[in-house]
Amino acid sequence: MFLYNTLTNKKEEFVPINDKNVTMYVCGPTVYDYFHIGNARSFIMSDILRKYLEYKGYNVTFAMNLTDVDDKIIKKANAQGVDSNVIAKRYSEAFFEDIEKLKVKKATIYPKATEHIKEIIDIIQKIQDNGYAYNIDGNVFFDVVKFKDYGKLSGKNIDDLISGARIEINEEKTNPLDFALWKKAKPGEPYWESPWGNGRPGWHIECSAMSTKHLGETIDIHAGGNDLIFPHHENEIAQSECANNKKFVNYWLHFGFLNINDEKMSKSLGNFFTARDILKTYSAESIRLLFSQSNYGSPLNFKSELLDATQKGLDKINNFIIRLDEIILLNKSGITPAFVIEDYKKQFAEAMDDDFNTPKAVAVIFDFVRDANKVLDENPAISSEFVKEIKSFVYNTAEGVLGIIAPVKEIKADNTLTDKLIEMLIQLRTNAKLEKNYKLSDTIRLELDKLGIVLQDTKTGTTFKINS
RNA sequence: GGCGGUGUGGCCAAGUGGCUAAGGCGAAGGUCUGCAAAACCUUUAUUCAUCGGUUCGAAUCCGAUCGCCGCCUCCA
Repeated sequence: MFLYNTLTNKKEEFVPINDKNVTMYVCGPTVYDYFHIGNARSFIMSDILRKYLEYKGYNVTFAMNLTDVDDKIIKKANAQGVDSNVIAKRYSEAFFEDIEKLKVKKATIYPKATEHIKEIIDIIQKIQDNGYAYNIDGNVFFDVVKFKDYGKLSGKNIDDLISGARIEINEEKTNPLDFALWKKAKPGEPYWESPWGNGRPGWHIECSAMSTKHLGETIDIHAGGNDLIFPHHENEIAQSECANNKKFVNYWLHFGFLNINDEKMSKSLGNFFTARDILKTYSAESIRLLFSQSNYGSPLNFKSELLDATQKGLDKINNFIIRLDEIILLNKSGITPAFVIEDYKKQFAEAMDDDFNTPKAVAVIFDFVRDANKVLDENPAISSEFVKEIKSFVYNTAEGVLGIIAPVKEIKADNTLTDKLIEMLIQLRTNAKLEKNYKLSDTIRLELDKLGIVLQDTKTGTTFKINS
């Protein structure tokens, strides 16, 4: 498997440190609000990567942090006159609800900054002991110029950064690029005790501390949004490598930004969409298929028309699944056609192995569905066992890795009374058709359709499905 | 200004040196059907922003031009 590594700007063969065990860290949310559709891309794409690694037989330890102490949280808490952990708790819970709706598999661990203050203090201490940090009156800063590799991820050099620095010069720092590891407590802010006095962690340090604690000093994969490359990930490298004297991450992956109607998403432009809102109109599968149909690293211009189009593609796969289920239900024996599922399996893996090429992988699935449909058309007597194999391929890939198969619509109603009533109506319609009373038969079909019950005439009789 | 990315059919999008330029949506026609639905088939880019170059051969490499985007501000 090859991955595009931001650190080297090259596609590199993925070789885990520890054989079949992979460690993976993805920057999670700052829990001060519902996450938006752009965040959702990171969560979904890292989920797909993780699931694919597992599909390939790797044992993945996947950590995603929750930043639960931060300026934005504090600001919101003060505005609402509540404690900052009330805000953090509220939006952490919302985060878990939303990722579940998006069919994102739970990470192995979701470490929280506030539960790792000890580890954070320890790692700051190490950085300071190693000579890369300085303390000014209870604020501890990382001394950027001391770390010779600073800028290696983002391709920046320190001199350019200094001359281009637009941030107001903080009198306390010796260099404007230096960033806070530990912030001295201000009135009205949460704080913890530390060797430097009461304060709270800087934003970057938690990832270094928690990644080291849960995954080790060097990890396989670290991913996040494109905008985190600088300064966040650059700073993580500086912190971790200066604390541990070891390479921090072997493979850096970055997800492209998502624009809305060609504009950057922002609250002021009024084009800010939370995942929660979008899920009210569109299914998780639509969102996941849309993201899968473009390269994870490229920018994606998000429009509702794209989700509409995606939904149609999804229907094609879902109808196929329903068709398979119907055949399996009949449990017939029959021929095993010359249809080599293994070929598609190989193509799917080839696509995914090539830097996680989900658009190509999706194309393989659509090819498979088309070809398998053709096989089913041409072979009315097909063995149910073989159909199960077909289904198993689609499930392992389209659902198991990509998560794009909707919960199967009911072939039969869950309520036997409803079931029987529908069967009666179908029988009436069939009789009407035989009598060429098409006016009646069409009325029955259309009225049922209004109720979300879709009839389909097949060679073996009329079937129905119920749309939720 | 510095760094990086990108420009492929009506829309989205894969392909980064050589078989007929994937796939999805849309559109047109067809098979099946009383009609639908579903499914399948056919058609829909002699062409890959533009101009030049390298090469037996380029969407793919190089140069220039134009366009768009991101980062350099604790935004995923």
